[in-house]
Amino acid sequence: MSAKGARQRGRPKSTPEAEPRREALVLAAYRRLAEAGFEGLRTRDVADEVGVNIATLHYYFPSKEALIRGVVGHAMGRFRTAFAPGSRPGEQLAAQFLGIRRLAKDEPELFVVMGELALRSGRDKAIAAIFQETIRAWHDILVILVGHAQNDGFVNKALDPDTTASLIIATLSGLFMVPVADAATDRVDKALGQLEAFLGLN
Amino acid sequence: MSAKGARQRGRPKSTPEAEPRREALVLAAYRRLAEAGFEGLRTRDVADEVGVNIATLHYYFPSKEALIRGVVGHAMGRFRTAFAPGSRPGEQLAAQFLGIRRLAKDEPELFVVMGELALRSGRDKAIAAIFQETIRAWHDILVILVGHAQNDGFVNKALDPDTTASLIIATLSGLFMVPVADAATDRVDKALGQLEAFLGLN
Amino acid sequence: MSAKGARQRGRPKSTPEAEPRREALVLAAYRRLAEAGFEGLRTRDVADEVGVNIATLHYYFPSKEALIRGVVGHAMGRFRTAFAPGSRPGEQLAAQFLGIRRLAKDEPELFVVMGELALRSGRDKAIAAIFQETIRAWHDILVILVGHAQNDGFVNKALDPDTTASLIIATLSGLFMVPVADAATDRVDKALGQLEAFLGLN
Amino acid sequence: MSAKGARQRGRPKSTPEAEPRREALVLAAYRRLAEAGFEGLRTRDVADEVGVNIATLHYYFPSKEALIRGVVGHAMGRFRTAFAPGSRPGEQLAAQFLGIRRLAKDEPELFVVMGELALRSGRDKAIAAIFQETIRAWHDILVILVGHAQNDGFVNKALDPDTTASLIIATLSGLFMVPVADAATDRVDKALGQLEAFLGLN
DNA sequence: TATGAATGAGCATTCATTCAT
DNA sequence: GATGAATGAATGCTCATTCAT
Repeated sequence: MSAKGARQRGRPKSTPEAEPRREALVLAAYRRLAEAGFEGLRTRDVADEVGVNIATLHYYFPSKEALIRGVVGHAMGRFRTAFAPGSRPGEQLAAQFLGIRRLAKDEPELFVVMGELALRSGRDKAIAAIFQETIRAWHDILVILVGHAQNDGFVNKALDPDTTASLIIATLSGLFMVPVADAATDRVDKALGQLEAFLGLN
Repeated sequence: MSAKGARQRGRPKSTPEAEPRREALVLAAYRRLAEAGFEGLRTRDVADEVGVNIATLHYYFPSKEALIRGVVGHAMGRFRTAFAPGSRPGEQLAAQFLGIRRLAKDEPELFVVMGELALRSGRDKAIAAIFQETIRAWHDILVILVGHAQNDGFVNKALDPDTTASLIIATLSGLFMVPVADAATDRVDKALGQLEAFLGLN
Repeated sequence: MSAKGARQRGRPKSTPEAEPRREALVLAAYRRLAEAGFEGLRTRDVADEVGVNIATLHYYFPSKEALIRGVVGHAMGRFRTAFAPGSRPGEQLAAQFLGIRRLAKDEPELFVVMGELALRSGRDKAIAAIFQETIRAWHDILVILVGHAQNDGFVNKALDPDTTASLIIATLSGLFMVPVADAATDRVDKALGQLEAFLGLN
Repeated sequence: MSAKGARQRGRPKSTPEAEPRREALVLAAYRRLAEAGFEGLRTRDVADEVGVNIATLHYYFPSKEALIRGVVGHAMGRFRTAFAPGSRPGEQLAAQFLGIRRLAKDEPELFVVMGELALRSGRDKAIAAIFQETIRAWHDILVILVGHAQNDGFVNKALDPDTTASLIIATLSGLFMVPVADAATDRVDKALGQLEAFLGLN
């Protein structure tokens, strides 16, 4: 047997288990991306952070782009945990807001990375596709939650679920992915509260 | 020994008039930043786009950072035109939405650049200060406009102007600076319409 | 503790039988050398072509140089088959020409490899020694064949066998090892025919 | 005016005059190629030999390949001087042999480089085209010289000029481009003498 | 003002080699 | 015997910056 098919190193378990070094490299790259942006992302820094030789990084990832793809996957995975916390059916719309807020507090780097990826989407079709798919999934869940909330009498039934979902995504994106937009933490809280009030939640 | 010959490398007129080469370089850098991001921004490309030697660029801007500062100034100036269109007192709140929307349609690169600058703010205190000052100015104007709208009976007087302004900024930032957030144009329209409806406008 | 287990990394049977993996590696390296030249010869490509790990290659050959020595031996062996086809005594000089011509048609890579080795001889004394020994052997055989041909009345007895052998070697080397020298096949045939004519053969 | 057309550095006078640094780099690369072969040719070594920074080399030659093209041009130019020494009409065929011989003695590196290029021709169509064009030119001149020699009664009129030219090229290529073929200098002399004798010269 | 020439530091990637298993 | 993992030392190339003219 053996990997005869041309020089293809490292590639086993695609699942998050095992492949510790691979995972470590992705995590280090994720951290570096959050700290320095794509501008400033150096493969050597990533390797150094993990404590391995730069050649070792290339043993696991044939190119910087491949490493970045790994980071994209990791970031999207983390982000999805916030809006799909177990997929519990009776999930409240308000819980979504809380989930994103909590994530923004616990893992602020995630939103920096999401911002970097959003900007890169304009120049990288592959990232754009993945990013939009994630947003679509979020949108779909929000539509369902808005519907439930309307049925339960929490949200005004006159609101269009689809449009409402878009508004929620836009506002949360603005608050967390463009943190500079309106820095003060209490303003973020108040703005979110106001949005919830508009929706009928509180 | 004219007054002009006396100043050594000091920047003259800060106003858009005169210093055409300087302006051209900033504009080219602005375009390149929108197209390639900070990752991908090359001083040589900027010089090439203007049709001058790279050394000429350094004659006007001692460093890349200095050029970037020029771009920041230009971008902020463009952005301010949208929310302060002449500072007309009777300005309607709805006109603000329209202004931003029109700007996003006419100069989409501006929002890409603003996104880049927002992300860089996390690593560059100077940019962060300028960016936040611009947002503050926008916020102040929105607060006034919300107040006027409340006095004119267009907006619910129970709303807190400060909080409302923050919500508006967050939503618009999310819609235009993270364009990938929810791509479809009609969704942007609907989301904006919904926000206006919440505010009592329409 | 068999005799085989005793020898530590020492090469066994130098004969083509046995040691199949070793042979396979040399053959693969030989092919790669013909295709990509020394400039382009990668141990990993060789290992891949055989379907073994790069470490396995180093188990059989401690270094790239060792592998190359194996290739040199193989190439020289192949080349000698052309000018010593059984060492039959009554061998005709013309048969030599035919042998080289046939080899060039059946195994063109061999001449590419010989060319690579000839050039490397200028920088590698070990290869130079082996290469020259092979040429010397060829020269010796040609001298004998020219002598036989003269005795048999085919070749002008005034010709110096030693000089004639050198001329033959030079011409054949030029035709086959520097294939670009005068590409067209029929030109090769005609040039060879002319040389044979000069020698008195036909 | 100015070089607006995208980042294209150095390119003036295509003629050998002026552009001293450019010339120096080509010469250094030519020497390194003769000494180390394509295997072993390092742009850093070339830059070092000229005493300039590696970036300076890339200022004149955008890529290693571009530098190599420069070397190819230089080598072909040198080589052509041997077989077209002024294109004097009454040029003797024997003078050609002498010219090549002298060149091989004065500039042995040239033949090493020609050998390297000949081998690379098999993998590089661009080099193959240039190489063959040079050989064709040489062939054409030889055909003419053989014709003249025949008219002057020096060479047997029964010989086909075209075939004779091919034979001459093959023999000289074998003698000088595959120097290992039959090393000893006096053997080269004797072999050449024999070829001349066959042609009727001496 | 403007530029051609030059460079230091760096960057992603490659490659032969090693070693524990 | 064989391999996956790892690495030191390059290697071609880039980029912001400098400087004499």
